[in-house]
Amino acid sequence: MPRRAGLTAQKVVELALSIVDSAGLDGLTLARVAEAAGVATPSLYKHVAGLPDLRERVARVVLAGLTDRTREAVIGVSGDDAIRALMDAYRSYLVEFPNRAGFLISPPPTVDPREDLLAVVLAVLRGYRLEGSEAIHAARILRSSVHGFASLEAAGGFGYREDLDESFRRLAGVIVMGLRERV
Amino acid sequence: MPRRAGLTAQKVVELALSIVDSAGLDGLTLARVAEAAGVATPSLYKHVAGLPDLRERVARVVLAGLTDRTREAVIGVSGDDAIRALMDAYRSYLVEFPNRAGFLISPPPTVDPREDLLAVVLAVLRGYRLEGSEAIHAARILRSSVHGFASLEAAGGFGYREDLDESFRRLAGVIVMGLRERV
DNA sequence: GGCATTGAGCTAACTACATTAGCTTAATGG
DNA sequence: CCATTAAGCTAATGTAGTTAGCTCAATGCC
Repeated sequence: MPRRAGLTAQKVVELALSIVDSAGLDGLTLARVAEAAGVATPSLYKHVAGLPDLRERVARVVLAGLTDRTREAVIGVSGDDAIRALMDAYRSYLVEFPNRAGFLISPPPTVDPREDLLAVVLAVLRGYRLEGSEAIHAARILRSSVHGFASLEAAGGFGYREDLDESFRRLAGVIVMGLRERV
Repeated sequence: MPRRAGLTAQKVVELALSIVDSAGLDGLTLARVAEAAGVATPSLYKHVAGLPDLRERVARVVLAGLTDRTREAVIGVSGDDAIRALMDAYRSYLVEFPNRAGFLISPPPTVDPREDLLAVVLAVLRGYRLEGSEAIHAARILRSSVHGFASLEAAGGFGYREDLDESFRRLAGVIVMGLRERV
């Protein structure tokens, strides 16, 4: 085993993320990250400031990943289809990485990385001629509903797994109609 | 200080709940509950099986409280007003007790206490002539959207506090319309 | 090439917490 | 009045986060 493991903050965060995916939110401990990195626990402090800091870094990566996926999903799509694409992207991210849901509702960190996701949503809403405060309300409606569905699904919060796709399709339909009709 | 503190499982859970309300989800520790009860930590094991058990008990109380409030909110109300009342009740519970939000998406315990809340929702939906699988989809739409909004709000997930009432009013409007129009 | 500086990693030690084992004793009921 | 039960205790163990301070490998400068 080499004296220098060549760790970086980024590698630590990547390891943390894979631990979250396999062991859940509560499974993320510095001890486990250190073990995965082949390093003693206190050594991690050379790269991150502690567990809260690591959590915040992981949260940023998660949010960035979701934002990227969402951004790509709406390329070349507009109107109702863009709304559906947005919602599908958000949900599918949490279906793929259910343990990451907890990082999407964290207390506001120093600099808010949610702005980027909001920007994508607002861009789509502009296709509905929704702007300014109207667009903010619409974005909240959109985010609330899709976040609610996806995080309940990720946590196993729905009784039955059956027909979840159909439920989600209907939810998207309701939202699309609501936004179109300017409720 | 009397030799017997006269603790019961119920009192332990009540103390735990008030700690959650004041110190947050992560602030709930056996050590803190014991201190509040005027008892040594291991003594709690005479009443609850451990921290996971205590959490589950707290989750049940939270869900029961929400269910009660929701049930009362829809007494003597029907149709669109009932939907709005339902949504308002859910949200206002989390506005009042934001730290309890985390207990509303827990992995399914042994016996599922969410059935009661679902029953209330389904009763309201019957006022829309929504039954069977249609009602299940509608209930999920309702719960997803209100839970998403309320838990994002509770976690400070929205950038600005201003206009949250208006945003929620619009969300309710969208959902009511969607359910009415059978999307 | 030698040497000073830097910083990555280490061990040791401390804290907080959950949990288990086993003791003590107050309350209760026959 | 005594036997039983159970509520509370102390002691001890294990895990985790964190801090302090040491060591030495890598780097760059002379």
